[in-house]
Amino acid sequence: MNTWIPSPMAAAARSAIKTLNYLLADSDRTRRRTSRRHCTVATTDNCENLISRLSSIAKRFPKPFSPPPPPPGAKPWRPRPYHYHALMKAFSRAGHPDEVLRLLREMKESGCKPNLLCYTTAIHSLVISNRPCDAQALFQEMLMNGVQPDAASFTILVKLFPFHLKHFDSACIFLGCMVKSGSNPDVVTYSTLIAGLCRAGLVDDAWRMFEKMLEWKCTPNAHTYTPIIQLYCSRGGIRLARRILDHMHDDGIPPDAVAYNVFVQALCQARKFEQVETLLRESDEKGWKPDGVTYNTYINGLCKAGRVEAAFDQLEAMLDKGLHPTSVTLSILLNSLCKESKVVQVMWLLERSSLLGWFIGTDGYNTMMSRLCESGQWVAALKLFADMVKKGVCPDTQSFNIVINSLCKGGKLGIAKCMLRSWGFIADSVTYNILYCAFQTAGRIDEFHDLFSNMDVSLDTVTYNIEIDYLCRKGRYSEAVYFLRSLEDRFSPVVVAHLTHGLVKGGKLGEVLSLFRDMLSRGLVIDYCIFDSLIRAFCQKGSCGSMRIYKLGVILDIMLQIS
DNA sequence: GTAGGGTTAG
Repeated sequence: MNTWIPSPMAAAARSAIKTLNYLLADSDRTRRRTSRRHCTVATTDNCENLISRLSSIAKRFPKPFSPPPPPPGAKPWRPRPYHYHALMKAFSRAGHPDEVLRLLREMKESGCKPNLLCYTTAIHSLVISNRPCDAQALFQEMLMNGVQPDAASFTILVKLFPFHLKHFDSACIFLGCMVKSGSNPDVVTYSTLIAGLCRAGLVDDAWRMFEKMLEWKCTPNAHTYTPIIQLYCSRGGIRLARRILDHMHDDGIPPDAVAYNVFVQALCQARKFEQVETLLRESDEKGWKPDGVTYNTYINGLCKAGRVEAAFDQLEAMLDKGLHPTSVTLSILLNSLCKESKVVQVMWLLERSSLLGWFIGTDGYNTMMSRLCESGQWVAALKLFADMVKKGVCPDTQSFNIVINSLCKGGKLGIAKCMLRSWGFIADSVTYNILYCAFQTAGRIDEFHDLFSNMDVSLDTVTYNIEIDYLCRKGRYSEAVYFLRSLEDRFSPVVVAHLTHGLVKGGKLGEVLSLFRDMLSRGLVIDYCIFDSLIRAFCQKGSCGSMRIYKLGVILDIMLQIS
């Protein structure tokens, strides 16, 4: 069997090996020091004897191999907290929070007390893996174990704001807790808080936090302003965003490429390409350097507006500036060409890719296969997959998912099952969701559960939405509500939005009201995406009768906390 | 031998 490792796994392995090398080198140094102290000089004769003895003893080693005991008097090597921390960081960066938690458990069991860094890294890995409840529990455990948090560990918790604490008041209470425990919030803490408030759409709260920051004599930087610019841009407030950029210059905090990239994205969405040109032309004067992301954003904007030729001009401009196109650039261009069915140009790009110094890799193939699959050309997508393997381009989990999706679309569930079991492929939540939908539609749920019974796949909000859709479609509304309440992150806005949409379609307004009242009584804010979803559901249902509109008004009043 | 923040495609 091939032991193919998908690229994210390979990155994780590389990262862990890098860290392991340090551990091995350290253990090597300890071994050399002890051997210098305890070993006598070996002659050729007794060397042969030793080798012969070792080989006979080795046969008796239990499997897996256990290291021999250290020479008498030598201190056994034990990993220190910073060794564990290095490994935990590697696993966290590779997106494996469970491995991080396993290491933390191992530390405690071996009597090595986790320090602040270890706890901080473990909490961070849970936060970035969207496990807010586990993160908060671990923070509590850290406090219980007498480990005092500092500004960095508090700041990590701030990322939970989009999940739980979407109030300015809560943010202030949080800052109060920090100060009380002896760690003053710094520019990173304030910037993260502002980003959280902006993500929740609370621009006024974000500005109030900004003022609070100034009151505390904390100087903002480009990180502080960027989420506010982003929020204005997402609401079409291009003028306001530009005023902030100008203000930053006046205030001696010149915007960097990231801040300008957010603005370029907004200009592209508004199709104000002349303004993007001016911005790029004046970049030297304004003291910023457009980077790969700037050009990718611009090229993407031009492609979406159907100006593929202009996009290729920008590709040349990018090369002129010494910026190397990345897999993202290629993905944008291929995506656009596939959408426009410009097969000749796709071939042109494929043929010249090596001349441009590009390698059409997994991302490029994935983009093309996705487009083909979306446009119903699933056989062509499968052919492309075969071509990819033939050319020695290593498929990743996404490639397999596209192929499995193509097979499902073509009704080939049996072959899709074989793909799942082949090539050492490791399924992820996307694979699970694709097959769950397909088997659900085919009425073969039991077969699906058998298929995944031995696989460890972490489910995501898409999976929950599929389950909720299924229950609502079958008219099992109470079960759908019960399912939501059984989830760890039970009031995730995206899932609540999905359920309320299903409930409105089914006329179950009482259930919607009860859910909102419960959320509000827990101090949660009803996210704008729930508003969007509800309004869409009422519109789709054609609820224009006066009684229904009245009920909608009641629901909106509760959501806005008017009544 | 050390943790924390803002951007682009699909």
